[in-house]
Amino acid sequence: MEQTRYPDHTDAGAELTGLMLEIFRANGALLAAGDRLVAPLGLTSARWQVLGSIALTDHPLPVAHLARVMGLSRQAVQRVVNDLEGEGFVRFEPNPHHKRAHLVVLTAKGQEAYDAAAAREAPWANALAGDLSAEEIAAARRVVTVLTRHLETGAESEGG
Amino acid sequence: MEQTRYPDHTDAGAELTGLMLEIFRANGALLAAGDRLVAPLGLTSARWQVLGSIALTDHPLPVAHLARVMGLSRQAVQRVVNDLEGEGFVRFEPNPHHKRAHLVVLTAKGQEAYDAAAAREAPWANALAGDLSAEEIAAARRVVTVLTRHLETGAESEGG
DNA sequence: ACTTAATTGACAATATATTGTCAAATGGGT
DNA sequence: ACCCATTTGACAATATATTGTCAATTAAGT
Repeated sequence: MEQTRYPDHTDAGAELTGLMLEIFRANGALLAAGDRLVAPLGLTSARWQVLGSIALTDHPLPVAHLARVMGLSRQAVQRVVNDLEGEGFVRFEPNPHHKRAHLVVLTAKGQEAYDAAAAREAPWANALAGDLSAEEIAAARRVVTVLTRHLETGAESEGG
Repeated sequence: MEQTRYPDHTDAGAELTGLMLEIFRANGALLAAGDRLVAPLGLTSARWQVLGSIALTDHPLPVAHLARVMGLSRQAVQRVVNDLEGEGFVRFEPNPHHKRAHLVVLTAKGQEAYDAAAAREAPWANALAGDLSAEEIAAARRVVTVLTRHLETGAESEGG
C-alpha cells in the first residue's frame, strides 16, 4: 500500500507527488526544445505561445484578457507582447470598449512566423510522441488538466 | 481521424501538443501553490526542490551533480544553493575528490525545514489527487517521464 | 610527465515570470 | 449624477532559469 519513503501519502498522493516533479522537469525540457525549434524564426517558446493564443482566438483581445486565457500574470504577457510589438510581430488596435486596453492583433509578419512555427511543430510533435498511443497521451492530458483546474480554482483552500 | 485545427498532426501528435500546453500551465500553477505551501517555512518551490534533492541522496553531492540529477542548469542550482547557504539551510563541506567542488549538506535547520515541508505536502497532495486513482496518475506520470526522457536524450536530432 | 578533454564554480547578461503598487478607465448599483 | 469595486496598463522589485565565458581542477590518453 504505502511505501516507507512517503509514509503520509495515499497511493494517489504519492503518485501525484512524483507526477509534479516530472512536470517541473518536462516544463524545462519543453521550453528548451521549443526555443531551439523556433529560434530561426526570431521566436522563443514564450513568444510562440503568446502568438498562438492571439492566433487561435476569434476576435482580438487586450493583453489582460490574453493573460487570463493563458493562465499567466498580466505583466508577464504584457512584457512579451511589448517585445513582439517592438519587432513587428503584433500591433495594437483601438478598442471600441476601452480607451487604454488596446486589442492585440497579428501583423503579416506575425502570422507568417506563427504559421512557420506550426509547420515545424507538427512533425516534431509527431516524432516526439514515439511509441505512445494517442489514447494514453489523451489520458495523461486529462489528468494534468484536472490537476491544473484544481490548483487554479480551489487555490486558497488547499494552499494553507 | 485528424481535426481541421491540426492538419499535419497524427492523432498522437495532436494530443501531445495539447499535453505540452497543459504542462506549461500546470507548471505555473504548481509553483504558485508550492510557494504558498512552504512560504511560512522560509522556503519557495525552487528552494524546496533543491533541499529535497539534497535530502533524498545517500551521499552529499557537489552543486553541478545536483543540477544534473534535477535536470536544471548548474548556474540555476548554484544560485539557489548559495541563497540557502546564506540563510543557514545548507552548508558546504570539503570534497576529498575535488578542491573546488564542495559537497552540499543540510544543516539541522535545513533538515527541519524539509521535514516540515514534507509534513505539509502529504495531506495537500492527497487532497489534490481528488477523484483521480493512483493508477491513472501513475499512467500520466509514465507518459510525462517518457516525454521528458525523449527531450533530454535526443534533443539535438529532433530540435532542428 | 605532457597534452587534451571534460567538469566545476564564478561572473555576467538576458529571458521568463511573479508580486506589489499606482492611476486611468469601466461598469454596476443607488 | 454619484459612489465603489473591478479591470487595465504602467512601473518597479524580485525570483527563477538560461546561455555564454573564464580560469581552476580533474581525469584520461599518450
